[in-house]
Amino acid sequence: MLPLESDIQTPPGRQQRVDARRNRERVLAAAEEVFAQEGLKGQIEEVARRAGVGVGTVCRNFPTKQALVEAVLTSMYESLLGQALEALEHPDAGAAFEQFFVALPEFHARHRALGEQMANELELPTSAQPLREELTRALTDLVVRAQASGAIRNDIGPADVSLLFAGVAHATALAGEVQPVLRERYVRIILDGMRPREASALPGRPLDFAQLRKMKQRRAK
Amino acid sequence: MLPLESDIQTPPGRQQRVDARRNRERVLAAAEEVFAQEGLKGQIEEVARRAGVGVGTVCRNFPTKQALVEAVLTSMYESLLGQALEALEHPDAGAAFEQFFVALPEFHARHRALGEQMANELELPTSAQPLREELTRALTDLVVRAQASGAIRNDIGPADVSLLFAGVAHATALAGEVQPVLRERYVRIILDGMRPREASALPGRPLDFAQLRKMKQRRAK
DNA sequence: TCAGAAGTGGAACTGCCGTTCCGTATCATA
DNA sequence: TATGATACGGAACGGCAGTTCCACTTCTGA
Repeated sequence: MLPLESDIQTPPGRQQRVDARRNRERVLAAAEEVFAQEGLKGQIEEVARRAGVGVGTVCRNFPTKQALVEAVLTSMYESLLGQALEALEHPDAGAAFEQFFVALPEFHARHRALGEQMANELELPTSAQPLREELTRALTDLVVRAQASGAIRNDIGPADVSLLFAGVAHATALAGEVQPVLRERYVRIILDGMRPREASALPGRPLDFAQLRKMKQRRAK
Repeated sequence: MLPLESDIQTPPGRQQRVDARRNRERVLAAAEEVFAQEGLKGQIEEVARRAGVGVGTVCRNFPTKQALVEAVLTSMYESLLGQALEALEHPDAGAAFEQFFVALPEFHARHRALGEQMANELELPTSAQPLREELTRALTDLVVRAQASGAIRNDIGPADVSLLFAGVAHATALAGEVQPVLRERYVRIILDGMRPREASALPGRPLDFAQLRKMKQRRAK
């Protein structure tokens, strides 16, 4: 989380009041919970209720709903980045790959709003931009290393992998709240499909994150 | 399509006017277009505009937005069922399987609203229920036959297959409007993962449509 | 302890969008 | 062609949810 700066303009030369900061934290936590459960249609009033504050307090800290969503997304990106960096510590590139990409759909599933946001918006909040870049670098590393070690086939790119596992999250979400068994079934199947062996030829070229971004921008027209 | 009965109560002993019926068709077509592009957030007024009628006409034929959505979904189910039955004609069970399940994500992608509806609603419109059952029977046939012929592994069920390819549709939707190449890449990868060979063991049991339905109902609590 | 700055709650406001309503236009029947 | 039933368009309505506002409370620093 990046709670050091609030969206409300604090006059210079004075600290934000401690109760105010505590409330901000509560709102952020409540919002994460609500958006995870309800997706982006989760309501401000519900966030306020769960945080134990009034809607006014929510809206002072996050002047618009979009701002609130962005704050939540940023904190989610941070935790995902943490998992990626942790996986990169693993000496075995293939195992590192599996470790992270088994966790990825669970992450998506826990934060349904993330997927929706990615699907609907052209670009992410500027505040999350550096984070996001660090994350794509980490994912690219994971994939490239796994390929170098022969754990997965060479004709897929980092963004291919990322999209496929996002798809798994979506698929299991269709079946109901949280379905860890299904998720793992599908992750296994896809991992099997990613092994080198006598894999069938793929059309197109491996997709990296730069290309993926271009596609999304083109879509925005 | 099932245009024979309108939602508006036609007094007995009299035919619906032909212009009225034509308008109803136009509305349905426009709605299919709009919901495909915009998802369920597509607006009634836009549907009316594209159909070249007033909002009043839309709302007389489909008294509520939900009714309109259901009508569109029903017609989509029909066309999907048509494709499944066509694939079943194919003498080679493995090829039949591929033919249909390559087409499935494209179908999902063309009708984004379908996925959203499936994700959000507990159950489908009652009018679509028989259709839906016929469809699940056809899909089950395709999968069982493909397994019997050795084309795909035995530890997956028809609903597993269905969910996985819905996931592909979602994944490619994340990349932008329509991405046929990506879709095919991912379908190929998953098909590779479904082949028997030395596949890794899957947790859980093959999922059929009856179980899937139970899961969804449990989710509704 | 006290003054004033900072923050709070929630009622009121606002805009969006589905739905209703009714004066008018179109079609079917004789 | 005449007549009335049927259908039409689109303005007006109503409810929902995000945002604003301000009288009131809480905190901070002296």
